[in-house]
Amino acid sequence: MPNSTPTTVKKTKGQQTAIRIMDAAEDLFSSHGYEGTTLRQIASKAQIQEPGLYNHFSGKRALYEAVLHRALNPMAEALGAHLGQASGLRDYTDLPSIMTDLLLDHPQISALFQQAMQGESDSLGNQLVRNWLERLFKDGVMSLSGTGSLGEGEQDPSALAISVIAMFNLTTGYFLSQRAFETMAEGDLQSPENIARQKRLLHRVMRAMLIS
Amino acid sequence: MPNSTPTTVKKTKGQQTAIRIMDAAEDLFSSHGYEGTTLRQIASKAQIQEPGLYNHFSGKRALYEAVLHRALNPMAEALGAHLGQASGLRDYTDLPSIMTDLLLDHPQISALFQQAMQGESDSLGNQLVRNWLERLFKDGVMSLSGTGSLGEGEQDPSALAISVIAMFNLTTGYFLSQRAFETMAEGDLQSPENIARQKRLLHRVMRAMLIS
DNA sequence: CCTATAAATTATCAGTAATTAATTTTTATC
DNA sequence: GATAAAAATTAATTACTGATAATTTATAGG
Repeated sequence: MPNSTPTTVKKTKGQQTAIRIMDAAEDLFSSHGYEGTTLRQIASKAQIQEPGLYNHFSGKRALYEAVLHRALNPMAEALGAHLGQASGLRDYTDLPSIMTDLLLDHPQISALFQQAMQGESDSLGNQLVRNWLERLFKDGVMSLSGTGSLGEGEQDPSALAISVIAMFNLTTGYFLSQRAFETMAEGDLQSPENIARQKRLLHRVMRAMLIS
Repeated sequence: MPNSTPTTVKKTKGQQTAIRIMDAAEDLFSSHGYEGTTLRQIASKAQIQEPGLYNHFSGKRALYEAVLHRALNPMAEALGAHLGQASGLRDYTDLPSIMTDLLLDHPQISALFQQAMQGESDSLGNQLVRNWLERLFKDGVMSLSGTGSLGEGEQDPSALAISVIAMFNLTTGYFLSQRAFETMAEGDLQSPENIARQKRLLHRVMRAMLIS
């Protein structure tokens, strides 16, 4: 494993540990929340002793923020890029499907997103998510208003914001609803068939929202 | 204040304290979550000392469960009654609006519901919410399948469950999205104008979902 | 191989949270 | 007004959590 290509940078043992810690933390924060996750749990899952965490992160909060950054930024970029290229109505009705695919690759984002949004309003997690939403919304509105597909009611910022919120709740909420699903039907919400069903529903809903 | 009519039962001082405790707990659990809420906070908000909570509840968990029961049961009953009387398609497309009105009267339910759903799967809170959903779904399917308004795809339990999940995510998610809303527009999601907008959106979406 | 540094472990600390026990005060009922 | 019970307060306990300090071990680079 020689460090011969700049594209394949060999990570030090410490860097590998840091990644393990972040993976463990992401998993635990998403399932137990910030308050319900202890550093001992994270360390155990990362296979080190708890004080070892401080070699890589200055504290619990710093670790949480690193996890959030790592989780949310790739999605923000992917969605931003998609919005940047959007030119027709189809590109917008496809947005929830794109988002669904991204979340399918990384289902923990939904829980992290939700927790950060509902968390303490002065927390960096909350601010992070809000900044992200704001940027995305502005990008989306800028390019969407160029397509003439907004109905009269949707020109109103409040109505538009409510539509965007609905879209987010539909897409992220889907990945948080496995337990609810199990009370009603068999199977896994992340199976290809169910994902296809969700996408069909999203498509229909999105068109109902955009065209008035 | 004599106890002269059986319909106006005078509550003892202790019973009044218990109600104050539950009000405080509901407020704090919904905003901070179970783990992030301490008994000291609850006691302080209820204006007693913390060990006093044990005169009314056997522990933190018992208090949480009492809060959930009190919060969720009235809604379950109201929705169940509405479903019981449902006879036409309109009664179903109106369901999210009914639910919106109920949640508007008691916005903390959304957060409690979400937390309980995402909480530990063996917790009573989680089981409570799941039982509730299961019952509601069964009632809904029974009466909905008598109206002939289900599209072909919707006869499938999974597809139907996904629709129901979407409906729940739209309605409860709305009340959890004030912060998101503030990044995009001015105002309060619970204002009459915004509630009206949400209802219009729900109506459109519901019809898109039910009619294929 | 050597050595400085990074990273790990072990030990410890301070504060907090849920809970129990003891005591005091208040309430409700006769 | 008297009294038993309820409910409140005060005091204390136990376990846990995030974090710090000291020591040991592993790693990385020359």
